[in-house]
Amino acid sequence: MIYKGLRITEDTGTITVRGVKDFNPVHIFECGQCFRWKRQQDGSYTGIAKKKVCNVKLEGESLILSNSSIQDFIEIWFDYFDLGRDYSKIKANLRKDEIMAKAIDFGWGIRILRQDIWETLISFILSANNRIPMIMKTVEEISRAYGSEIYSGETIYYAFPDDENLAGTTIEQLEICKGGFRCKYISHTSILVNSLNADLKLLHGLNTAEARRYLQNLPGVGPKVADCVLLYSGTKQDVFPTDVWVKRVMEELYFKREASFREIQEFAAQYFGELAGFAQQYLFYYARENRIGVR
DNA sequence: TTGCAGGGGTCAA
DNA sequence: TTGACCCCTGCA
Repeated sequence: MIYKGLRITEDTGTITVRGVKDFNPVHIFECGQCFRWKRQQDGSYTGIAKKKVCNVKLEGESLILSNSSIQDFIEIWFDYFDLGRDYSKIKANLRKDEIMAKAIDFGWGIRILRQDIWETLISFILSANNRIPMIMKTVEEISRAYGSEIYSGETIYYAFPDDENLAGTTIEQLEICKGGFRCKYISHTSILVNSLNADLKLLHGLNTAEARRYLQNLPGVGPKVADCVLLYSGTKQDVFPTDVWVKRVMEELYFKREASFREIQEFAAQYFGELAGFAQQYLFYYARENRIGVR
């Protein structure tokens, strides 16, 4: 069948989508936006999202999704992989200097996933002063301890728990997942979200500045985490999450000197505008993979 | 083998 | 503005 310009065929739990452009699983899953997709022996990625398990690989111009149906694709994965967005156009608009050109050529297949905002919130609270393998491990442990089981063949996977599941646990019960000092933030944030004192659905109705402030009222959420949550949940694209890697690449390649967080934010808003979030993702991936700015 | 520094930020003083 | 913070890894 044809769905929004993509030709889809299904064969015993595997679907093939032809005509997908600007899509590279390595770039998408290794660019720091998600924590539940794991590279397999054959180079494909298996992940848990939206209470489903899926395996993704690219063969030529065809996207192969295993353990999935056409219905899942239409209801879940089309949106999750942001396939309705024209990344070629975004890249053309962002290719305004040599630095961006290099970053885009390097991470040409990046797409910003439209992840569940609740899971993204908790995952990025965990990211504070932490490393990716550790964040992945803790998210996995939280899911194993408090999430629902998903059966796929012989294997049991665990969905990320809902807010009521985490709100019902104590800080001590969360600490078995090795989140360290971030567990108290997760516990308090879960209670606020579950009680609807912090309703994440309201974020869609707010402008970017308001949405940022709203999120920053939650324990464990500062400017960086708020921007990550907005960007990686597909809620806002005009944010520029600035962590040490983005700071390094901006200082080394654009400012040619030390620059403050505020300066970088203002420059990004002015220079990249509505596309700041996409620019950030290309720059971050480029900087991290090439260790730009590391002494 | 053991010990220590430091990491993709946030909070509190 | 600055130090502390859990846990783990890398490196003397």
